[in-house]
Amino acid sequence: MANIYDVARLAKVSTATVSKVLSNTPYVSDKTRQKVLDAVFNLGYSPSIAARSLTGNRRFVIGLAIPYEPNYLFRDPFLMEVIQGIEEIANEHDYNLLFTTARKTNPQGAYSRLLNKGYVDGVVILETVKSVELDKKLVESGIPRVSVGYSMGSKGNLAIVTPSVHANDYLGALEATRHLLNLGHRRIGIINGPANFMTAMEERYKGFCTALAEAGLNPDPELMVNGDFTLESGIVAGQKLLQVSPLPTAIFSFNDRMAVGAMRSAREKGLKIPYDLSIIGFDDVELAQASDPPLTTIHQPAMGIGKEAARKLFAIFNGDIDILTETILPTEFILRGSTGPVPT
Amino acid sequence: MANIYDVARLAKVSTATVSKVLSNTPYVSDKTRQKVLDAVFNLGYSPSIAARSLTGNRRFVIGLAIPYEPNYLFRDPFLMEVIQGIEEIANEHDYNLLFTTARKTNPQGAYSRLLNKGYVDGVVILETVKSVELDKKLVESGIPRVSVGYSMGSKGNLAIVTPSVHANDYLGALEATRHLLNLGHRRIGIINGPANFMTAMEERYKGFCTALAEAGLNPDPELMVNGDFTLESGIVAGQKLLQVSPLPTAIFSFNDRMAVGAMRSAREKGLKIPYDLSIIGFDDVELAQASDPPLTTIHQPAMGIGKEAARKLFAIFNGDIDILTETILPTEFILRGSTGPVPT
DNA sequence: CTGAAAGCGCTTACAG
DNA sequence: CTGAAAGCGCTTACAG
Repeated sequence: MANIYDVARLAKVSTATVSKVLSNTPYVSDKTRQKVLDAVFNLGYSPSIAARSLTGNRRFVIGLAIPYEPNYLFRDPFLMEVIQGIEEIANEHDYNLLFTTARKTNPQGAYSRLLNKGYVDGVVILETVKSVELDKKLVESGIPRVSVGYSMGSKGNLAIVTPSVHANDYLGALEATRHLLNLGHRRIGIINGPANFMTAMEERYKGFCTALAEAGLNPDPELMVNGDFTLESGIVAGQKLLQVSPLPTAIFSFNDRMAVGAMRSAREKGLKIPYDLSIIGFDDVELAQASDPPLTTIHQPAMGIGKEAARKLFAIFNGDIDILTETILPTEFILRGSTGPVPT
Repeated sequence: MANIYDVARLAKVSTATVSKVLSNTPYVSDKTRQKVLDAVFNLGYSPSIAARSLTGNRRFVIGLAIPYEPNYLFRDPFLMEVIQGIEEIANEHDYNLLFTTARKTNPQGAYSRLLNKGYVDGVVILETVKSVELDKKLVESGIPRVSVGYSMGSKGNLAIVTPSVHANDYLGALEATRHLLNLGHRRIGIINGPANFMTAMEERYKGFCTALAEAGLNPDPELMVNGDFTLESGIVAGQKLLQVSPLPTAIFSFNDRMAVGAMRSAREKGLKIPYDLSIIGFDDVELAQASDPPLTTIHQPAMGIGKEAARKLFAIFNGDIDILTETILPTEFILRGSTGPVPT
């Protein structure tokens, strides 16, 4: 394989010049630049990432801080789509992804590689409440970071500000709830995420409450249960909600998989969807289209969130500090077959 | 951050010795080794991967050759589970994964990074027929490789032998078909993968035919349709099969997602599963449990396949040439609710 | 605008 | 069993 010396020799310039051309430094004459480019082309030269890392102090690796067991991660279609977005942008920059998942065996050391500049140039945190600690450590270590989700800063704790990207959970939930209210539903069950787990869930709950308030209603604590985002937990949650009396006529699940689980419990109870019970989800993952009936839901631009997070990280690498902000992407209401008028 | 010189200084030895201790070279006295280890611990030293790569000619990256669009990949639960297995083993060895997916914009150059020793130490090919070409190029370039699926060698073309790992597709399909036959089914529809796409599908088809032959039956060309593994394609495939007359009483889909799609078409036609129609899948992905009714299927050890493939690659790195073989993992028949006796 | 030279942090023959 | 030294392939001040 050709190295930078071969290129320099062929182009009759120094390696320094070759390096400059390749890193797009200005102050290289067009003629020289062209000679170098020709040599690069003719030799099929591509620089060694290892050498570049060693010298330039870049690793060409982005760490992914994933506060879930790998076992869970790979089954969460929403997260996978976010990661797909990150991967696409990383790829464009010749960066690889380092998956760092929480491990049962070594929870405290799970992210140690992310805190070590020897491994990564920056990290994308797939945020949960649990990441507060990681957030702090990253701030201390000075490693560039972006959070998918709500950073501490968005919670009003301005001591820790991590640039973040997320969907407008509040408005999405508001819209979902209004939809149910417009259909005449008054008793609406909620399947929330794990208690005190994610800011996103709190936002969705706020949106829900606001919509209720618009209709002059108050949330009923009996009508809220928690799940862990898996379909199975949605089944259990559905069973609980369908024991409350009087029965809810609609269920708003804070993600699609739990919504599909709730459908299952409803069907087992002999309820027809949407005639006896309306169900609406959140995310719009593939499962939402595949379910029977197809799920009415709130679309989150998962891929776009991932891409935006990655772009932000690269912007930080380039020293664009002013982008240390919260990027909020819009959600979209998707009407399908799982919601209908309140039964009369 | 501490480097190898700091460690050497503290331990009062040369950097060469530190290096030897860390790479577990024998011929270092226990006393020296202990001094070095102490220094490493006290400094919190961890070697620079970049420098190691540069010197040792290792990149600490495994390439994943994925002959699918990223858009497809991240939605295929079976593939994701295989990758999860690969990731776990890679992680144990301090290796990262480089995802290389087929790109519409640049199909020919999609895997170029995999063929460049500057990027990866080895590659795992997620095999399809299309990988023949890649297989050849990898052999030429001499980059260590393992195939998830059937290598060319297993097709009898011994000129190209890539070590491979896959499930026993033949026996799995045999068992699935026998199950249907035992329930009395005689007209069994098949949803195959894309025509001439993967050896795995050919193997499943062979297993199917063998079981039929055992029952004195011949495959009926009218009862076989092709899909592309997506749920949507399963819907279309199901519709086609349910137009054949006389109707099939059972459908064997070569993956779970298409099976669930076929369920949808059956339901739309007013057929009850399993009373009017039995459906069996292949893979046993999460969706199989989530479907309604839960899907009877053939379990493939997806995670185990991934792990085995990765282990094999590391074995090759270590010079264990004798493992250049085909590893076949067993499948398992999973009885759930989507299959039943032939309607009378 | 261009180049000589040091240095990034390791590993690997080689000599002892 | 241990160490001196070259070298991996780049980039970056620095000098011109």
